[in-house]
Amino acid sequence: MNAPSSDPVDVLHSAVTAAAWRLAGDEGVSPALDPSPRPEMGDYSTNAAMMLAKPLGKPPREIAAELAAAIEAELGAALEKTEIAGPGFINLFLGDAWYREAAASMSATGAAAVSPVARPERVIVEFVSANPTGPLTAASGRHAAYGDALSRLLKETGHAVTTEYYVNDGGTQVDNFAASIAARMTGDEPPEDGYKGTYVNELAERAATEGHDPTDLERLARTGVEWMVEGIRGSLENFGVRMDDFFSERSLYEDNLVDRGIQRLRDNGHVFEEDGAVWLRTTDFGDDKDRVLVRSSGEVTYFGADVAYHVDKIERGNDRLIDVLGADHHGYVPRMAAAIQSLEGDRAEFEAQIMQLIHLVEGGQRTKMSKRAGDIVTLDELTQDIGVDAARWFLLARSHNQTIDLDLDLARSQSSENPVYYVQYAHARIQSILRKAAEEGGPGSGDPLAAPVDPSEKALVSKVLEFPAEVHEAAEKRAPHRICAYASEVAAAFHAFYRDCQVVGAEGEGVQAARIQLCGVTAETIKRSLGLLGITAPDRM
RNA sequence: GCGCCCGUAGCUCAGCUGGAUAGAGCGUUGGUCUACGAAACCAAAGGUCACAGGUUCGAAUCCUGUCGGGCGCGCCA
Repeated sequence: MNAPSSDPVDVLHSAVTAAAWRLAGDEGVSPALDPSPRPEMGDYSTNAAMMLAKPLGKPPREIAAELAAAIEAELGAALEKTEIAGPGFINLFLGDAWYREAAASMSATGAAAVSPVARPERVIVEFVSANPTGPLTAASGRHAAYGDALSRLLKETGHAVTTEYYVNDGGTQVDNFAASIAARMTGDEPPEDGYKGTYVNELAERAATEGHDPTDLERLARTGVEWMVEGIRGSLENFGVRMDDFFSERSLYEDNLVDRGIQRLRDNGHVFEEDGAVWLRTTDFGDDKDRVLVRSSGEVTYFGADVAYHVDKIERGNDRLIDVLGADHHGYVPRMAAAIQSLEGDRAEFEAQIMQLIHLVEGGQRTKMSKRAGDIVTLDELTQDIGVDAARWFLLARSHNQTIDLDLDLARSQSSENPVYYVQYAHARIQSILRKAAEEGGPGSGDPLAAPVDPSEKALVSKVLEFPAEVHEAAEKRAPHRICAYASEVAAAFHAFYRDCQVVGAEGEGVQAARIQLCGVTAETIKRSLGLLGITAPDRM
């Protein structure tokens, strides 16, 4: 929006902004330009006059009249007319040519190119990071889908992104895990608070056949975690999520990063010792209480190691650290935020995205998700059950900040009531039309720019034109679910267009060519939208 | 007790840095295949946006309080 842009909507928006600035003598205001809610309200609407009402000290509708004239002067022939409506909205009515040129411009530059943000950042997104002591659950799948889609969105808007899985391969849970495997190897029951899932039996069997010693818990822990991480990596890849790195907690110790990290906190003067433990004074930065980094026993806490990990992320040159965390870890956020604020010099923005819970619903009942009883639904089971595309769609379609019920019966159905197929169907339908158009000999005669425009073509063009703004908004708000909604809207606009407008064999000079072009940019927009969600856009279904 | 998240149509949820008549999917009712894919389209019904105050030209959206639900408050991870 700052740089000159060939995006047709940007051009309109810039014209409105320029007119507002000229009128107000102030470059501070940033009026909105939105598609009009209803066709009788024109094509685009701006609230600029209302925004200027206070600074200019005049009634909005009076300002709107002056502003409308300025906008008309700014835009010239592209604009058919303006109208002032309601409390002071200015509605812009565009001519057919504007729509044809907009579609042609998208077709030429690649549909709706997304311009990079003004200030690109190096961002590291850490997500899933589930303990490597068991398979990924459906809940982890929600984290994975979200973190992956968010990363894709950030990349799309010009940021340099790395994705990382923090592997908690040290500490008590892993000891516990090893003890559980060992118990199964010797035919005993796992410890009371141990791991009892059937996958532990399988690991035990494998360990036995490979000649592991059930009394060598350290080696068993290392091997068991290794196998689990391999399994997790496979589950994620099968789910379309490829992490840039799996970062081992244990490697922090091996590479001496824990001492270094804690030393860095110490240098900044917020570390103290009490009761034989080493503390970080997180209360200096808004936390409820101070936190232990090193226990009186000499063991580093989970928090201590995690701080060191985050310091390392910063030292690797990242500007922004995004942690995708479960709702049950939200209490952890203030202390990590405090730790990072306590750093002086080389720092980064820390940001936590909290995932709310997910319930799987089947036959109208919530399925049990008790980890203890071992009857969790794994990510592998979920993707096998409903397919990767449907799983990703259903896990992403709702705000990550909202607890959701995932209706397995609906997700499983390969029929019309399943929303993911609605969007994919639109794409396949377009490809079918384009195939047919190619078979029947190309675009036909006439200048597509001069072809008249049907109302449902207008609706489709303007929906497709929203793509860059939607992507930016979804990225900024960390809200991939907006792309699901947007993709559905594009599909709906296409289906309406299909109802009203014949493509192959359309009457009129340039009409067929124009519509083929529109089909092309629509298909590309759907494909790119789904691509941001990690969902395929099949040419045939 | 304190903190975070949430409360919008029968169900599942969008919309929340304030904007025009609050939307979608599913479900319900009725209609549409002799044009390029009916996995589609059209129409109807369905709402005290939890409740009560406040802020203002304007509040589902912002502020305060109340009620209801989820999660969290370790020298656990």
